[in-house]
Amino acid sequence: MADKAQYEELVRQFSAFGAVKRELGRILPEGCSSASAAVLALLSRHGDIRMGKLAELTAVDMSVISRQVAHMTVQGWIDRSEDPADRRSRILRLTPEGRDQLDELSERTARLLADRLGDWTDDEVGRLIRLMARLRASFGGACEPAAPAAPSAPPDHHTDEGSP
Amino acid sequence: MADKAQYEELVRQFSAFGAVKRELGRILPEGCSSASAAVLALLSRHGDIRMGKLAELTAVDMSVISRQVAHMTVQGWIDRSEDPADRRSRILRLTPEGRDQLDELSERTARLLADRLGDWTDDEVGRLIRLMARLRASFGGACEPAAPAAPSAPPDHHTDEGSP
DNA sequence: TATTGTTATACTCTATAACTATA
DNA sequence: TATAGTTATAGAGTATAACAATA
Repeated sequence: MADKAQYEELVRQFSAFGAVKRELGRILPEGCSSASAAVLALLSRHGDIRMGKLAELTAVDMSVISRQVAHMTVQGWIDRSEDPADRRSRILRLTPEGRDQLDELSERTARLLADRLGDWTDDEVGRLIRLMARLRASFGGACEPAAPAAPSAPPDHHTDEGSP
Repeated sequence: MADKAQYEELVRQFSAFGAVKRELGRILPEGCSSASAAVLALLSRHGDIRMGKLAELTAVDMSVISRQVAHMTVQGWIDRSEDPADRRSRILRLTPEGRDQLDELSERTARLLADRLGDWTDDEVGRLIRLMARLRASFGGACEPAAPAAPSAPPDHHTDEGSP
């Protein structure tokens, strides 16, 4: 268990992390915001999912996801079709164009990270990944299914610790 | 050196981290935004500094800091006085009220983190702190005084295992 | 002319609340 | 009535550009 000074330092790092996020945001392709990039990555990883699930994965209100997805649908990156089993719902799926966009995105971010993190070992990068994943989980992360009363059953169980 | 898949996973963690930031933001005292909290902490740590220096420390445009500081000055948390040596500049300093606010802030965040991170060892918290500090440094971090002219030790991969 | 800071404007991300349509 | 999603509105954070005062 950490002490108060350590927690203060941690929060300071959290604040400063915004600069990293902003720098990553600057290399995004035209028309693709940081939020769009996150949605593309999640759709690629989780396959066909509903709005509510996407909201849960991103830990934002569904209204936020709704607007985001609407925008990306107009851009042709997402196919938003009706769920035949429940006509209130929508099934989201990446279009080929969306996948192209994601590929371009991955290319650019990998290039930037390779430049900035060139002197990190892959073990160090892996440690940061695992610690951030655990941080998210500790904060009620929508990654591990807290399974409150989920009728749709405990969804995917992507092992976040897995090394590629 | 990490591979592309690992970088993608890292970026995914970066995106998901927003949820942690938002949850921390929800416990802030009334009238104290996340940005204000960061400025309070920096002023407390770095003493009397100028606008430009604060902009550098936060890695945002000076126009952003200018508005933020103006707001905090109205709230009575910052004393923004002229620099007698250069009348274009302003010297920023925490007021006693600002320090009170920072204390309240630290209290709340420490409480939340103690709750969420209760099962982390202080060594684990320390590792996360160090990795995030290094990440920031790798991204041209404006945290360490950045060695203006005489870098005693370039922002090397200091595996600073030392206690704060 | 260059630097320090301010102001105006626009854009992104987010949450709340009111709404529609299904269940 | 309850749930899935949409829309309207408001607020915070940020960047760019035009501006003022001073160096």
